[in-house]
Amino acid sequence: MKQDVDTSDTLRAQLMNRLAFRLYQCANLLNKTGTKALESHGVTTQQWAIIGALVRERWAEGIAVQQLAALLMVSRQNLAGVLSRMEDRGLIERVKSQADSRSRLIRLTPKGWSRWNQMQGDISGFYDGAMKDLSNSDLIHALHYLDQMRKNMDDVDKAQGG
Amino acid sequence: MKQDVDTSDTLRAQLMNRLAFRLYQCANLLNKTGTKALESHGVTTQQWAIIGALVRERWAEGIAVQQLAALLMVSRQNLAGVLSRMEDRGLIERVKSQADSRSRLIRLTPKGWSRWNQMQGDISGFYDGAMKDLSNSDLIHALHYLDQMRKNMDDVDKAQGG
DNA sequence: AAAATTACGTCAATATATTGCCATAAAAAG
DNA sequence: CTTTTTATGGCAATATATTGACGTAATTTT
Repeated sequence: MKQDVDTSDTLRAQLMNRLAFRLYQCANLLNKTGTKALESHGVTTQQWAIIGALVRERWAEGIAVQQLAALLMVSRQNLAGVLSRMEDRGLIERVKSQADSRSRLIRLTPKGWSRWNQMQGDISGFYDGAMKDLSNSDLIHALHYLDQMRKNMDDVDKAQGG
Repeated sequence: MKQDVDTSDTLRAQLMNRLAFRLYQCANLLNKTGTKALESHGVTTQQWAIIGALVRERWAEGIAVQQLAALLMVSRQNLAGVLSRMEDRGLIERVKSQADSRSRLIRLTPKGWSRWNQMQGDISGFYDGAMKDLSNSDLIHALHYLDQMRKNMDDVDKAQGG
């Protein structure tokens, strides 16, 4: 019946609409509450994400700005500003790459490592609040859905010429 | 055993870390690809969210700025700037509330409605790309997890004095 | 009626995000 | 060796996000 088809189309459209809006709300809340949770460290959500990326063993030697921008899903020009502030504060440093001297690899300084360690308590506290009542299984499932959407939107980004 | 406890703690910590980072990545991608998808309409992701909220029958009479800020999970001062731009473009209007003349309710103009209708094609196209390979059941589950996190972070926000 | 609260608008400072453009230097390709 | 591409940095314009503070007007409380 026409009614059924109509209802089915409307259902999916409404679900997509609600999911996108929920993602939008969570994004705003993550930035607001995350930054506030780390207020005493003077570290914003973005800087938190950057430090968290640099901590990985994979990037112990440093990571190129372009690679970091691709990892965080932001633009290079935007990252430049944040990195400058973090460099001024002594959290990160730029090291000339051995392999490609055009690249100046971004690396965490000892001070950056120290700050990361000092942040762990507040980060854990924030996570416990933000992911309350979510079991490990829930976390894995949620992670899977966000992974899928990230991949999809990354494809959209590429198709848009990003 | 100590080893097992350690591993279990590390597992949950890593899951929370990855989920938060995935949310951060998706948020950046949503803003980037969403704004670009609606580029021809001159509407950003934020303006899209605002129009999408005003379209609901519930807010046909208009919605107070403070309520709208709470709904979008952003600050009132931030919203003021976006609303000014949208008012200048004639997409929204401010109407004095009958019930409380301190409130100037935000309402979609006919031009705003028209723009919303014109955007539907690009919105559908964006959704189809961003939520590809996600069944209606997947959407419902993803929605549920984001709902839980939104509620949790909203509680965190209130506890932080937001 | 007077005092306190609330809703809004506005200003300022700061951090983040986008795009586009230009300069410089190094690597890669011809 | 010359040309082209690539990696970075910097500048500008615009939109978004936070907080804090101030003023005005209207409602609510006392």
